[in-house]
Amino acid sequence: MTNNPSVILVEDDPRLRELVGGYLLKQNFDVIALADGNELLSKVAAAPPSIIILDVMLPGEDGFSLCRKLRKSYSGPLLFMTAKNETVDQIIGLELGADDYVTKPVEPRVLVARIQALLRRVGTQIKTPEAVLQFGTLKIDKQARRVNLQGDDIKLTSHEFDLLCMLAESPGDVVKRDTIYTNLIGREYDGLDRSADVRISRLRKKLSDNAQNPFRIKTIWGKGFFFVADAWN
Amino acid sequence: MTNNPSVILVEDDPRLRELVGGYLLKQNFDVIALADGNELLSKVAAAPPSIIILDVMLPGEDGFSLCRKLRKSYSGPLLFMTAKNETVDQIIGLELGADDYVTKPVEPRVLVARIQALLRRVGTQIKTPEAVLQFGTLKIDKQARRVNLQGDDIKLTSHEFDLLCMLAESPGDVVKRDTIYTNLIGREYDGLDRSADVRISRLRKKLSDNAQNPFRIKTIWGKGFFFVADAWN
DNA sequence: TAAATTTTGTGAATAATTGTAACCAAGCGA
DNA sequence: TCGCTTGGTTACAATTATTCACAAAATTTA
Repeated sequence: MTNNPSVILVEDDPRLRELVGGYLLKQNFDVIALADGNELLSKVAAAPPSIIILDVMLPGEDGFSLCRKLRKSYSGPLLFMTAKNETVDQIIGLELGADDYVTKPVEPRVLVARIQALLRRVGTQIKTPEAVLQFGTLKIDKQARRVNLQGDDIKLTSHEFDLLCMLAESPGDVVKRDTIYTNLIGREYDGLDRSADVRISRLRKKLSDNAQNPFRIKTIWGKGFFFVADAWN
Repeated sequence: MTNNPSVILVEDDPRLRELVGGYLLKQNFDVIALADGNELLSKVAAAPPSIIILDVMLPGEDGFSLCRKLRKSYSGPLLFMTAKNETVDQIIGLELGADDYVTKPVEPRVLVARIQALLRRVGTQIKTPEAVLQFGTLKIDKQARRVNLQGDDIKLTSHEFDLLCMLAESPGDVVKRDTIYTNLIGREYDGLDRSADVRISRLRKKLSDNAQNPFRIKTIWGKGFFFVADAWN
């Protein structure tokens, strides 16, 4: 159960399949890559993906024919891949039911842009790989500003969330008080002010961490704080 | 200087000219609409458009003839509009120099799809304003000013709708109170006035969001508000 | 047009977040 | 160990946000 958007990719050229599939994986998609259309319908029936990418020229049944069949049970986004010299008019033809097409050879970034555009139309959001930080059961969704620990959502205040992000951004690195003051609190650290400490204290409490024997946010005496990536919860 | 793609539309039927021209305007094109071909060449010479849409049957000089003349000075995309019963083969005929055609009556969405396909071919980027924003089961139709959540229409007041749009327009960005006041309420924010908060509160209620643990509209303390794109409902 | 209804603004009560200062604990060096 | 410095926590104050009841304004209906 990943909650990532899913893609079914049908492409007979193994190299291209690998390339595109791999790139999509890196972009946080769940990928099912098929060499031909044989299993397509059953896969879609089993679990409708967020989007389908279909090569036009396929061994056996071609993309157009597959598309027509698909449309009886699948109404989500569908993207064609075509060689440059094939006519595109009939692809765009609405009776076929495709939403967009890209011409091969595909620039992966372009492909992802198109996919995003289509998913946006149906309201599926893609999280960039960096948008969610995960450390054991601690998940930090920077995009939605949500934090989840051991399956439970934790209610953090704005400042707490920003502080947590700053620490979790570079686990293992010491974040100096200076940095916290200039970047979060918005003034210089005068060596006396305790508000960074108070923030840390409050954050620790919400993460069920404790200052005496912290597993998540450690204090480096005289230096600052650092975030432990592989705490056991 | 808008940087939008530009269209020159030549169509003698005033109703159709209005309809198509208006639709293209809404899609963020700069539109020059002409009733006949008289001024076409000079307009093109003055500022070559991103695409030309040409009716075939025109008073005076017809579309074919215009196209031939055009091609001496204009090499961009050219799209014909023809009545259904006219032969199209000669239109596509390469010596004429058209790139595509649509048959009247035109479905505006089809027309835009064709235009996009042509512009894509020559590498012109268009950013069509999304008339419908969708985030999961939340649909915001800016054109019809309607909002639908989980299949049910939600009745928003006009202020609520505008506020929602402003937030949803840039999901993930913090919208400051200043911005809300200057753009929606129409006066400066004095730091005390609470009417933006009241609007937010009312909007949240209608979106079944709650301020204590909001999933859709988050508060950034001391800064403003923040629309979450991928809330799970 | 007036009445009814809906929408929006206003000020106050309430609640949540954050800062501050004080106090105590812990680390460090002599 | 003591004294000094630094870190942690707490209570309370200040700031900011939310909501409510009601008034005012706008809109719709009759």
